[in-house]
Amino acid sequence: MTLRLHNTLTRRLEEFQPLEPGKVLVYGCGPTIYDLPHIGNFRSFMVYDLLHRYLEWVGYEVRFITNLTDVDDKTIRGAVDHGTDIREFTEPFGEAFLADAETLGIRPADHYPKATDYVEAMVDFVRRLQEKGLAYQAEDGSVYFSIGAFPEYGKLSRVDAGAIKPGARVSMDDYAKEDVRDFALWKAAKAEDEEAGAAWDSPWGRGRPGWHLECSVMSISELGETLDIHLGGEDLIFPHHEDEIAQSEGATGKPFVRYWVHVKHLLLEGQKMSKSLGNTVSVGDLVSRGHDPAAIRHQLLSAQYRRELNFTMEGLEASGRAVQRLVDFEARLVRTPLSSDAGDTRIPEMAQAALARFREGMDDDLNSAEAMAALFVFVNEVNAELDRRQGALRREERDGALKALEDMDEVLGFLELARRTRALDRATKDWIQEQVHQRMEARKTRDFARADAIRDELAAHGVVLEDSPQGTRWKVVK
RNA sequence: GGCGCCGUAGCCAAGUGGUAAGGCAGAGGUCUGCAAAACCUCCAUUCGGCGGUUCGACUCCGCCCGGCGCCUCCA
Repeated sequence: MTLRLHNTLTRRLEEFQPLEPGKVLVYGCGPTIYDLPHIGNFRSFMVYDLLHRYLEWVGYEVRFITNLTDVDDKTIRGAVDHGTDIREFTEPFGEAFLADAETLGIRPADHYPKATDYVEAMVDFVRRLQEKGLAYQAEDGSVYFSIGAFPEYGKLSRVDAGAIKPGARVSMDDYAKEDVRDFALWKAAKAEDEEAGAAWDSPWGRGRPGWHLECSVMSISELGETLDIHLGGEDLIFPHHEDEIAQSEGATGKPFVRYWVHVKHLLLEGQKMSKSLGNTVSVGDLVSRGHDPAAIRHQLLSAQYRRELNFTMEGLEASGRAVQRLVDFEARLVRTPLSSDAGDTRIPEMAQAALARFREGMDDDLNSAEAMAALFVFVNEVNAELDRRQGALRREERDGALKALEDMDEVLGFLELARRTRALDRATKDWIQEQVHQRMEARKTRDFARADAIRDELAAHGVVLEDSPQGTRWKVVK
């Protein structure tokens, strides 16, 4: 079985084969760091993470690059409004993005290039295009890409380039271009750009790079002229990625990207989330309201990435309980008594079947919903088996079950995150132990009122007790 | 107008030609001092509607209804 990915270029599911066997080059369009990233942005980045993890899981050596866009209209506007330059203005938003990614258990990319660090390479790139007759400087001082000179323009988005006409949707300041469809590679500096420190010297005078240019230049600089996979939100298909292809293939004469993967935008409480609607929610907002990052992760992966996903608070609660079920299951396995002469169980077959179904789901265009179903079926089956036996397990069987669980979680990342968010310091643990001990004493004397009061007190601190014949266990819930 | 997506139980969401995964919620039961966790049983004769193809369709085709995305430097 091999991974099949939906390639936007062909609009088909294709078997994934990297250019160089065993090695995968991935570039994911990152955030424009002019504001706090919201949960919608993180659906995309979560899918990047899912792909990143899965590629490594199946044994590829992966080089993963995600850029940070620090020069564009919005960062310049923000810098000017704050009386700073763009580097200073964007810094905290870049940090916030990385911090939120860390909170959600997203594996770091190998590198997070910033556009402003690649201006020189971008200038070279534009020069290269100009030499090939694919770019020209217009009267307004800006340099544009000549779409007419690139016949394949439109192959990704399937927009009929010839049909785009100036009008309501094409702004009137495009007059300087030879063709309305042409897009800016290099923008002549305006006063505002200089003020924000977003202007550089170039053969065409002071100016700044166009938005599309950075991704072509950074990905080619970091990964080479042909990438295996390029990721992005669905909104980037046109014009951003279409323009990247035109520039890159125009300059190199080689295929730019072999598999284009686009993530569908999520809905928030059934509505499109956007800054203009004012209904954005950040990871920080959710965490400060007490939501478990593992639950956020769960909900973001609860639907396959090309399907509609409606992110809701109700759904988040449900996800939190689903994650807790996994946490409880793992704890149950860990505390299962072991015995070398325990009989056989069906757990090894269950584990094998679960892993097979999990992999099938993931291979099918990263169907995380299906992969999660495989995991939960496994939990159901093993729990039932454990209940039936009511005894010890041989170590290999128990460890095999834990291994299967960990394997699946290496891709999904729920337990990994849940463990992190449930960790307690020594003093707190000691306090809990003491409370549990006090309650046990109370129960011995059948002072249930006192026992229940202690249990309620602990519950208020997120600690839940479970009485069993072997004594009282406690756990942290989020 | 151009390109494209979706409509499966109370909510979320798989399946995509052979008779409906999984999560959450709900009902009853086992266990428990009571709980919690776990398990057992139940919870869509049915997959937006109407036609068609087929031995057979949620799955393929057509039409209709409903919801949505991109076409604006929003992931």
